Amino acid sequence: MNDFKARPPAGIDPISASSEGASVYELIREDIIEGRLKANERLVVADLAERHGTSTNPVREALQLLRGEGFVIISPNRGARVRPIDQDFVRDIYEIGVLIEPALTRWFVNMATNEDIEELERIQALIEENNFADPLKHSELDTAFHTVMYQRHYNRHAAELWWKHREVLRAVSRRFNFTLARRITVMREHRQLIEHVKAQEADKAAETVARHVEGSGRHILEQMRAHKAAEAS
Amino acid sequence: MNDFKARPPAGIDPISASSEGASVYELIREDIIEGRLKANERLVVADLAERHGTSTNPVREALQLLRGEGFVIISPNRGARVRPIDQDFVRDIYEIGVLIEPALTRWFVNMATNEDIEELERIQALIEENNFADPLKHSELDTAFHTVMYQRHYNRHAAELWWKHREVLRAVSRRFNFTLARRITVMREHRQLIEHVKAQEADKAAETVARHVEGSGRHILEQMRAHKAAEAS
DNA sequence: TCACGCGAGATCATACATTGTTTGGCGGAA
DNA sequence: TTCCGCCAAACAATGTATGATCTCGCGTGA
Repeated sequence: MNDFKARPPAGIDPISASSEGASVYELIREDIIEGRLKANERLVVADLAERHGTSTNPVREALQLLRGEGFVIISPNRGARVRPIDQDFVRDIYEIGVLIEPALTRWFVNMATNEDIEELERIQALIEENNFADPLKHSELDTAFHTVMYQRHYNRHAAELWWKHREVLRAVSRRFNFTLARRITVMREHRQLIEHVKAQEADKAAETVARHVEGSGRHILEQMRAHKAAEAS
Repeated sequence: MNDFKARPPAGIDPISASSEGASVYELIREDIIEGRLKANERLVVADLAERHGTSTNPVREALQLLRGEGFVIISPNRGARVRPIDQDFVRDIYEIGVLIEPALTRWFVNMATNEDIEELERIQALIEENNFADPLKHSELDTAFHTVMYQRHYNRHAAELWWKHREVLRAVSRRFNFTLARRITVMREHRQLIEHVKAQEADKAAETVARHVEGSGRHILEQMRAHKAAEAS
């Protein structure tokens, strides 16, 4: 019944330009984020067009859009390549999150209604119930948790930025498992956050979120590092 | 001889994806930012193609790119419209700057070389020499000043974000004049900033930058409000 | 090593098909 | 008469197809 499929905060473009449900854009984007298209892989327009059963025109437009979002690098007359979602990329993204999310949180604390808090508690209950058993589900719920806080923020730019970054991090972390230490920390920080919101302590909430995002980013980076090391051996 | 034409920090998208396409992209973008294309104005592909002497294909790609950057809104089957660069837009942007720039500055303070400081002082001297006589020149110099601080930051994402926002604010503020109060404040804050960098006081520098960006944003917003009020009468 | 030529593929132009949106007029109802 | 809903034509977005031209990377031969 409560389907917490992660969805972007309202007002954020669902980038569904084409009539087709799954546009070429979305397909390519998924392929990149999910890692099906490898880092620096060449994106040949004609190939993509054939693979997705379209002509070249929609593909080219999709690539431009992806460039605008930073998933693809296009060099003049040399075509498009998959932007590597490497450690630097992830670090850049989460560091920006550390700067932005506390501000969003601060606003939320001051604007939160009882319904908001109930919603947070409900989601948190589901998170605890799941207890990382289903990592995918955890990811969805965790995203929903933070979406509740940010979705109504007046700064749509900031919210949209958060969402885009979130999508990338979510996709990357999907490849890894949570360490025990991280699981405990996530739970504790979420509970702390709810307490701070209830107590209307914006500063503390902001500080907790900063720690939360920082920790999450570091965790993913560690995983990537470990994965890379394992791969190299 | 010292031409401080504002240029993006190294490694930031030179958006020169295609020979011809780049120009179409740039031209449309300029038209939007400079206000030659009005808010919500409809962007008809065929018209744009004709106006810029190209076919529709590059135009369509340019529009997708602009959509990715938030300058254009595309609704399915209804085409593209100019995204209004209104007060909300500007506020969103400068608020993000207030969050990000202090962090960039903090890093700069710790990494600054003597050459960097000399560069800052040189630019500041030019700013003082110009003393707002030529607003355009001031804008260029001011941008150069901050670029010195951010251009080598390891977080390319953050630097790029700053640059894109900067471009928008620069274009918007080009329509207005600096108030006397703002002129004095800008000078003082720049000088303060240099002092903090010299003294290696990262926190103070960050705080000054936060104030600087906040003030700059507010100033532009005030101007926009005044302009709008004058226009309405 | 270095110049040259070739081929893959990007970029652009053009023409056309299809589909969804807009608009202006027409006829009937109030 | 005036208002309203409906419809068709104009308009334009979107996608397809094809060909021309240009750039870049690579292999070959001097």
